[in-house]
Amino acid sequence: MQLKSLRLFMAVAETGSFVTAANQLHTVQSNVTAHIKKLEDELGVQLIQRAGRVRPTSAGLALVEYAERMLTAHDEAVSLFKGQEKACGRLRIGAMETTTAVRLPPILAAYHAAQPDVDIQIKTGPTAELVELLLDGQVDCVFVAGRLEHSRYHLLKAFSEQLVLVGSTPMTTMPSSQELLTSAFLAFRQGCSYRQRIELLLASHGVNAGRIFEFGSLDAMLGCVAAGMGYTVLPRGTVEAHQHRFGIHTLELPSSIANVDTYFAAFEPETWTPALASFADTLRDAVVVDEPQLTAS
Amino acid sequence: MQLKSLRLFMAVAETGSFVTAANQLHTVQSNVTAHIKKLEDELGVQLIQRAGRVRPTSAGLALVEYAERMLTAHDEAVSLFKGQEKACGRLRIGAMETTTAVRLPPILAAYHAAQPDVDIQIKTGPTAELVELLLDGQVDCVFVAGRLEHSRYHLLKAFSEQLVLVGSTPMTTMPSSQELLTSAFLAFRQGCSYRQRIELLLASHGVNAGRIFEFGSLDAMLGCVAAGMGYTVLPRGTVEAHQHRFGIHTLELPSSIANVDTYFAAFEPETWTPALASFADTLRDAVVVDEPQLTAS
DNA sequence: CGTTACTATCTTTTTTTGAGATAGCCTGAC
DNA sequence: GTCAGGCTATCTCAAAAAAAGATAGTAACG
Repeated sequence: MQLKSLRLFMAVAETGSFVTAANQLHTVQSNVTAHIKKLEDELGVQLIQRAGRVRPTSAGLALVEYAERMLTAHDEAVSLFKGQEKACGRLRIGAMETTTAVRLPPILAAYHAAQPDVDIQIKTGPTAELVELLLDGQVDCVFVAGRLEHSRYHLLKAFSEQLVLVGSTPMTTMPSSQELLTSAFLAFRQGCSYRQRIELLLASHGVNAGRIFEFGSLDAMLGCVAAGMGYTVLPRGTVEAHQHRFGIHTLELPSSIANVDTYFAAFEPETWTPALASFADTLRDAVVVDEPQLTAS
Repeated sequence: MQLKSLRLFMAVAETGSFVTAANQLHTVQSNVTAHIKKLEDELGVQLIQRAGRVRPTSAGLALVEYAERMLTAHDEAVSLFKGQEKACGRLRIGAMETTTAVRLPPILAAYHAAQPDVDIQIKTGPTAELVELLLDGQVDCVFVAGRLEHSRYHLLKAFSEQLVLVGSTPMTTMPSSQELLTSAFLAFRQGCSYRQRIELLLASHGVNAGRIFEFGSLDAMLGCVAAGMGYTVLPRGTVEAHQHRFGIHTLELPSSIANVDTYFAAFEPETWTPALASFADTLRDAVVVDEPQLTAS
C-alpha cells in the first residue's frame, strides 16, 4: 500500500471521477485505474463502485477514515521539515541552572515570538549531565560551560560569564587560607563545571577542597550563602539578578579562574529540525547584540 | 515518502543498525541505506546519525512520532480487511421499525458474540428511505420489504412475514366496508411498504384509502390502535411481541395481501468489508434455522 | 439512435527498486 | 599501535513497477 495510491483513492472518492482525480494529482487516468486496482487487489475488496456513478463502496468508505489518518500524518510530517517560514513541532533545550535563570529567558521570549508554533521544553542540569542528555537524544541542543571535546558537534560561543566569589559579608580581598579552610563551599550537584572552578580556586590558595555541599537549585544555594553557611562561585550576572533578594556580597576573582564561556552545542546543522535551526538563528542574533556590551563592561 | 521507507527507518531507529533492520524486514542493507537516504533527501534533513553509534538525530526523533501514526493507521487499515478470524471496524445496518424490533435482536446478538470488535450502528426507516441510505453509502446493508429492482444488489430472503389486521377489539371477520370507511388507518411515515398493503387491503374491499395517519414509531402506533384510534396492518410476529403490552387484537388477512418477504440487501459481496461479510454469514445461518419453523407454523 | 464522456485494457517507455559485490571506516581487542 | 571484525556507502546489473499514450468498450444524455 502506497501513500500515492491512497491520495489517488481519496481524490476519486471525493470527486467521483477517475479523470478528475488524475488531473488533480497531475497524472493520467490509466494510472488512477491501476493504483486503485492495486489497492483493491491488496485488500481483496472492491473499493470503488464503477457501475453507474463512481463512488466508494462500503469497504471504500471504511478505508477513507484510515487513509485520512495516514495522509494527515504524512502532511504534518512534511510540513515539519518543509513548512515555509513558520517552524512547528518541538524544541528540547538542555541548560545549566544559571543559564536557564538569567540568560535564556530573553532568548526564549524572542524565539517564541518568532516561532509561536514550537513547543519548548527545558531540562536543567550540570554540564556533564547535559552532555549525556544530548548524546542520548533526549534534548536537541544544550548550553554548557566550556567547549565540548567531541568533534562532531556544532559549537557556538553563546555567553561569556565572569565568575565571582559569593559570600554573606562584604569582601574587598580574598578570604584568608584559614578562612577558606574552615568555610564550607556550596555548589551544584556532581557534574557542574562551576564546581571545578571552586576546586581550582581553593587549590590556588593552597587549600584542599574539603567541605563542598551540593545543591539542586540556585535559590536554595543562594539562600544558604546569605545565611552564612559558606561561599560559592557563580556567574556575576546570575548573582546580580538575585542580589536584591538575598543579602549576599561578591568578590572578583582572577580572570584565569573567573572567565567561563557558555557554549551552545548541538549536532551538525544537517540534523537539525527547522525549529532547532530557527533557534540557532535567534541565538546568533542575540549573541551578536550582547557581545559588545560584554566586552565593553 | 513511502510507507516502506518509514518502516525501514523505524527499524533502524529502534535497532540502531542498518543490517539488523534489513534482516527484520527481509531485505538487504544497501536497500536500507538507499531508502533512508531518499527520505533524508526528500525532507532535507539528516535523520540517522551514522558516525559512531547509529541513532536517530533530533530530526529523526521528530519524524518517528509521525511515522508511528502513519504506520499504525496503515496496520489498522490492513487488519480491517485482512485480519484473520475476527472482523473489526464498523457495520451500519438499515432496517424497518418492525424488523428492528422483532427480527434483528437475536441476529445482532449472535453477530456480536461472533464479532465483538465490530461497532454496530442501526438506522431505522421505511423501505424507500432505506434504499436511499444504501445507495447513498450511509449504510452497508438494509432489510427491506420486497425485492429491490436494481440488478446490482445482492439479495437474500431474510424473513417471511404474515401481515395481520390490528385493531382494538376482537375480530373474527373482516370489518365491514362501512366500518373501514369510517375508521382511521395508522401507518409508518411515507415510504413504508406496509402502507401499500393497507391501501391494497382497502381497495380490495372497495374502499378508498382516505384517512391514513402517519407515525414514526411502532410503540406510538400500537398505543393509538389500542386506544381505539383505528386499525393498522403489521407483521404477526411484531404484534405478538407487543401484544402483552397493549390491548390489541388481530385478524388474519388473505395470503395475497398478508405475505410479505423481508430481504437483506447490499451491494455485491466483492464490495463488502469483512464485518459485513461476517454479518451476511450470521444472517444466512439464522435464516436456515428459522425457515423450517416459519413453514411449519 | 447517435453523441459524448468515462473507465478498462493494452503497449511502450521510463523510472524505480532490489540484490549482490566491493570499498572504506569505525570499533574493540590484543 | 596494529589488526581483525563488523558496519555502512557506493556502484552495478537485473528485475519490477510506474507513467503515459492509444484504443476499445460502455453507460448516460439528448
